[in-house]
Amino acid sequence: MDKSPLDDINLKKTRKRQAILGILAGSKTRLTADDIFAACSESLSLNLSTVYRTLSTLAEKGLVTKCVEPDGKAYYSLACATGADAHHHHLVCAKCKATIELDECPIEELNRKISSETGFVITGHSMELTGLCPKCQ
Amino acid sequence: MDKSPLDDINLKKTRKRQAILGILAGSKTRLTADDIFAACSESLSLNLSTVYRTLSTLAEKGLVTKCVEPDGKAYYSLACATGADAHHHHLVCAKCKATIELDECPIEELNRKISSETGFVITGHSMELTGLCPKCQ
DNA sequence: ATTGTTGCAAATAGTTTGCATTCTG
DNA sequence: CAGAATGCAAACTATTTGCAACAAT
Repeated sequence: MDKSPLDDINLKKTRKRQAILGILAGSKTRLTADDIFAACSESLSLNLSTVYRTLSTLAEKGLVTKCVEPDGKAYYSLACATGADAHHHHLVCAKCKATIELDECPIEELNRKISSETGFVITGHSMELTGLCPKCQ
Repeated sequence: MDKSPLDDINLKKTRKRQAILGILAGSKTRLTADDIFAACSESLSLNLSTVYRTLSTLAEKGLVTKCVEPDGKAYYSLACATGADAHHHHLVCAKCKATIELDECPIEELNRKISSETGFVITGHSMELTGLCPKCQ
């Protein structure tokens, strides 16, 4: 049987669960529950509820990171995905919703400090700046 | 007639609009639409839709900052509220939801840089860290 | 066999919208 | 008076939940 992150966390290694992890692993960007539902529904039929339930289980185990954006949707990614693509902080215009992606991530360097102060294992973060773009000022 | 921030932004100075601004100004913490609805409904009757509509108008004008937290609710505060209390960044346990308030705000010092790079006037930001607390690891 | 996982349908929660009415400037 | 703001009810969207059927260990 293949090695899977599921082995470590006391969860049954179901095909659907592994499929969801696979989709997350294969994606360069963060995905919504609905994205995963869409990506998966062709091969194995996956219920949207299952996607939500699985994602929230995996998030509880620390395998997956959940970020809620101002659009009201939750975005998920593998918690171990520390690569550049895992980071998409945004600057959004409050008026026209124009969005700019930011390179900076000031949080990384804070992690060690906060982690030692609080005892938390930090698996993810979300950050967003709001403002008015040049046109809307 | 009293001076009000509403004068500057081409909005009618209605009693309800001013009441909402007053409630925000008087609050040490960020408020949800429902908080404002509750705080207001005794004196002047305010419809929840009006609260939402007003808040989103004010946010568009840059007077109010909106942050959506992982609980799925949007929190509003005056954009000019730069005091310490305007900042409540959180560290949340993905499993038991234990929450710690953080002092650090690494974003402040980025603002000038980002602002000059993008031309945005930055009125607010939201940030949240996720992890596993000592008990849940 | 036992317990965790899934599907389905219905419920929830927060937020948004259409339209008629009312108020501000 | 004209246009903007408000109330009300209904619609919407993302997410959650109860329960019965099912699969993994």
